[in-house]
Amino acid sequence: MTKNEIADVLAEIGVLMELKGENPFKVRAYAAGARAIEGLENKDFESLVSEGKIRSVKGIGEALAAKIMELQATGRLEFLDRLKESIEPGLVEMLKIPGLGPKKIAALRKELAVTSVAELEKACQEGGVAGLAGFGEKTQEKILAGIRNREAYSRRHLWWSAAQVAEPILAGLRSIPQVRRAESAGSLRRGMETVGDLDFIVAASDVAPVVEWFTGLAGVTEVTARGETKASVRLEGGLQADLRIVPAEQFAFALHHFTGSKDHNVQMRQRALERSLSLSEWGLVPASGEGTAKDKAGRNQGMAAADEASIFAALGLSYIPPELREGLGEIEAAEKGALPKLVELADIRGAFHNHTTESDGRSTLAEMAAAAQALGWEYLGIADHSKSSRQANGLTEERLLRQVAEIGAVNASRRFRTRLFSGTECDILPDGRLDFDDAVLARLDYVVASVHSAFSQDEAAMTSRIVKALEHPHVTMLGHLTGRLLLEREAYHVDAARVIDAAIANGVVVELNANPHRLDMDWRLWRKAAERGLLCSINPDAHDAPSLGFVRAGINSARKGWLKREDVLNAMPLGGIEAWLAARRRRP
DNA sequence: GCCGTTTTCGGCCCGACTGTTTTCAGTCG
Repeated sequence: MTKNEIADVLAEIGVLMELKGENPFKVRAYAAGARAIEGLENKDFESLVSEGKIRSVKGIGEALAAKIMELQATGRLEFLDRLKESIEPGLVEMLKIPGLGPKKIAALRKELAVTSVAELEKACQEGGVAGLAGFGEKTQEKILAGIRNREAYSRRHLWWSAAQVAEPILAGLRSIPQVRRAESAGSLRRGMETVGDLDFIVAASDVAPVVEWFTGLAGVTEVTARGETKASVRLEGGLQADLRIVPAEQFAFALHHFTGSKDHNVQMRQRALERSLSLSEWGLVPASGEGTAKDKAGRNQGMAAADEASIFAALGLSYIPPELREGLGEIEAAEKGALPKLVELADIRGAFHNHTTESDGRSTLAEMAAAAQALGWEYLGIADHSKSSRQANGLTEERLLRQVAEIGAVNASRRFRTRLFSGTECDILPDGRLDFDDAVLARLDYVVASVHSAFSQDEAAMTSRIVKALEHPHVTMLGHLTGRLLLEREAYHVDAARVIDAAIANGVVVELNANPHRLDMDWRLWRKAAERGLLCSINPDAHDAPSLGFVRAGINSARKGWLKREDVLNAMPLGGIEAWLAARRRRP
């Protein structure tokens, strides 16, 4: 069993034990154990297990170690099998309904013999739930609504669409006179590829008008909480938005806390404790309450922090950008002052992999060039589909060569300040050959090679197919490594490590496809790959002029992957790119 | 169930909000 599969099993045990009403600390120990091994490198995990040293991992004790060993050796766990037998699977499903936790589910099971969502729905409709001790009419209604909207409520949302919703709300909050500061937090601020809900942190002199404005927003379908310091609303489409209002002196702490991630916060709090301090959304205070001044609310008087940088500094850390706060080594790096200077949107000088009306784009060559110029880009690469992508109106050799001539003419005309490059998004055929022959490819400035067919090949076939393409002398970069469509389509099976090795060995760039539906290659793979010398191209894969702006989503992922400006091909100025492409084409 | 150089037992983050209560349990983040 792999590391992640074993982590999933431990997490599942935690959930099942919670449903059984086990000691919550025991429950947490399983969840923490799962996270602890998820955070290990694959090969470190394997060697620790095989050497019987997995207990040396913080959070793994005797009981978890034994279970991990059993899973690793046999692929099964008797303990889990027995646990599963003792709990109806419907109860696990019920946990996803807002307002239902282990205690309430246990009561429903005990009093009404409800063991599935369907039975629960029926019990609510018959009014049986409202009569239970601790339940009432409102709870019953809320459960019914939760069941009805289960899918919409549990759905995650693309970062891009969540950002579209969040930005006007943030601007609106900032325009309220009583609001001194406002930021969005959560996974949106961390630039995660998908977002579960929106979080807004506000410092305000008066709470009421802010809550009033927020709960009255257009698009609010339901107000799920409204209090002195927070409010929650459900927006059209099921996205939930939480607002928290704090005094100005707590703003930085609240912002840090609600930006997360959970793992990052856990590590930060541990670090605080090692310094006899206690970090929370409220502040940074001495860990032992004795002899310390109290504030009005009776809490220990802590340090003031004008911004998040001061909080990090108080714990001996340099500022950690939100995108890095995933608990993946950023704190250790910040301690050593070894955090990278992350690439920024302003570093981008152009982009490769863009389509026009010549294949399946909706903007003409001239419109794309004008849009790139408006962005201040020094260059724009055009890479329309190749002939095998018939569904995308892929270009034949003749049409491609005509486009090369057209691009040459546009450049010669100096109509745009943005220099255009001729490329292709060339299909990697199922056997690893390219869709154009060498004579045609040689006429281009660059070649993006991508898989668009035979997605169901097994991992070995897919991997050698891609590796073969990377070994082709005319290939400049690899398009969307896995073909995934976030929240829509699974990745095809490919051995990313082998592909990365091959790209490095052949001096091929790998694309970070910045289309918000893709963000592929995944940010989790970039840090190591770039350390080993892999160069990244942040490609919007734009099919119309406005979509050049997708690079912003790509920058999020690049930053999450610890990439610096030097790691990104299209952060190079035009002169550098011309020289780089020329050198690339001269190689043997 | 995990952890530990003030501890091998007794902690483990905790405050806000809701809905049900009539002083609080459960859920959520």
